[in-house]
Amino acid sequence: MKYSKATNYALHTMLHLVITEPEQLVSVHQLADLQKVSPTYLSKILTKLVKAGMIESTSGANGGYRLSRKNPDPSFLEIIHAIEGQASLFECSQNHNEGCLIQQVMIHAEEQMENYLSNKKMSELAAEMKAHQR
Amino acid sequence: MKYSKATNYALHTMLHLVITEPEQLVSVHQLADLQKVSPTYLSKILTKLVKAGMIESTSGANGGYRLSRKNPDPSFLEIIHAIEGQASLFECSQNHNEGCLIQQVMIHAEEQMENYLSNKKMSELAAEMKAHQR
DNA sequence: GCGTGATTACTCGGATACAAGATGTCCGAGTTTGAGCGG
DNA sequence: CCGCTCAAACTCGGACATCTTGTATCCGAGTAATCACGC
Repeated sequence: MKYSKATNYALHTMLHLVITEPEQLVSVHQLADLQKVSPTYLSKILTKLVKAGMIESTSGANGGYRLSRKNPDPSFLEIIHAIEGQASLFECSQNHNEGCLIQQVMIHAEEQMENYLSNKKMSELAAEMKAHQR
Repeated sequence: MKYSKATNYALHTMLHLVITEPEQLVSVHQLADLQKVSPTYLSKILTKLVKAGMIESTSGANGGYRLSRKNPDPSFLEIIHAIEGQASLFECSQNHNEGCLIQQVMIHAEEQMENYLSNKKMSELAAEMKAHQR
């Protein structure tokens, strides 16, 4: 099991959007060039982020994407969930009288990771990068 | 991303082996019946566990599997790694001058989960089940 | 100049192609046990 | 009763077949800005 490349693209795109001027629109073409992905594929990923309410899109000439006004600083977890889905990483699929102990352990393990990811905001990275540049 | 069914089978098999008499050999057929999997497929999974040194196999008539003498109480993490591999869940694949901040966050997040899983032993579940039976 | 229409530069969505990995099956080979059989 | 052989019950490994999912491309539709042109 691995996180998909799509998640990678989504995270990098979000980081880029957090860094740039808030109101500034960025075209999919620019974002794709930065990451060396095809624009059409990236656009599909961004559509998911739009639907999750993390970014806004403006169509037409000079259109593009920018951060959503509400929720301008999403956590890693939100982004990951928007791409990978909300389903839990482990499902027992074995119907041994409910409440599989193994499943419970796995769920709890996942929560450890999610806890960390939900507290990690994109802006933290942006700040870190700025500090490092000097 | 999701954990594979193979991991599910492996965990359940290990739990079963931990519960049964330590020296007792259990055939793949029995283990497969319990989980409603084909024996041949399960045997492939168990081979991985053997190579990881968590169980031992005895071939021939009355043969089967049992816990390894050394390492008789593996952690969840060991089992999962034996099946899923050691690779980290997230890889940046974007060669932006090393040390991708996003990657670092993801690795750290993963460590949260692995920490928990490496401290969770199969025997704990076995004890819990016994306690619950009364 | 000033509206009006055409062109251009975008996003959006569906359909489709392709690749890789997970899942599962089949079969032949090696290994041990145990039963059967002959002396 | 002893030893030999043979069949049965296993694991092991490789080679497939199949299914699902991730990755990616193509195209047509919608939308907004800008340009060109006629009045």
